[in-house]
Amino acid sequence: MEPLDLLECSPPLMREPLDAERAAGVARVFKALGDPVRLRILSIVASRAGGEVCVCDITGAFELSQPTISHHLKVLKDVGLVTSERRASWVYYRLVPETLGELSALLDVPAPV
Amino acid sequence: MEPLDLLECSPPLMREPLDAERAAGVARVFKALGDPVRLRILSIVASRAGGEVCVCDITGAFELSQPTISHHLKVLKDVGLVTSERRASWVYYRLVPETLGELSALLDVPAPV
DNA sequence: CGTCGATTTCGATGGCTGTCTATACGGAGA
DNA sequence: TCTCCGTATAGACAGCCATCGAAATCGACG
Repeated sequence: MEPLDLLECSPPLMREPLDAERAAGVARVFKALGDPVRLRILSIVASRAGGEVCVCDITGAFELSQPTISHHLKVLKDVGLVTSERRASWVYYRLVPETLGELSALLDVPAPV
Repeated sequence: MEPLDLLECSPPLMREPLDAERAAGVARVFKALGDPVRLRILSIVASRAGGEVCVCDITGAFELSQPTISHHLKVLKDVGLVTSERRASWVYYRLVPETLGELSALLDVPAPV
């Protein structure tokens, strides 16, 4: 599943109606963010100083099974919000700030009028 | 359903891990945004000059039944992304820029480092 | 007061999603 | 090579969601 190139060249924000294709792409990312567990996972990754988080650090923060965490990480990865890298036995996840930045710009409302 | 007061006082952004309660509240809004039709509806409302859109204007832009559009509008309204006002026979929807602004701030990543 | 048009609500249905258990994979070390 | 540990995948199940048609509601207007 391609990591959502649809976001690549985002028109400033909600100044003009999204066409169906772009909307579908953006919706994929928002859908990924629409789960409390994934939001918390993302915030853990984003707030980590070094920028990297080991999976084992994430599973420890939840009372969910390890496969469930792995599933959520895959969802976040599929939409381009995080990347992963294996080193030794551990897999480290890292934020993709560009994707978040695109979303933030898309939602940014300049002024009430 | 309360229009998500959880967002009211948003800590800057993803600087510290979201607690479960806040994550649940924010996830509700993102889940609402995680549908292509709702995204397009929202962009139609947001991009409209006067700031107001009649339901009839929205239904015309989709090949969906009118009740379906109404359902999506209710979802957007329940999470505080839009408000509605009835005038005469028509109901007009209007953007709530504060909610979008909160989300935008939440996702905003200051700098890669 | 009755009708009409616009919108919402209701009930049902098919598909998607979050979660689990069990299993497989991949690297490290003995 | 064998085993252990960390992680990913597969399959299954329950609950939620998008959608629809039908019916109810709500204003306006005779």
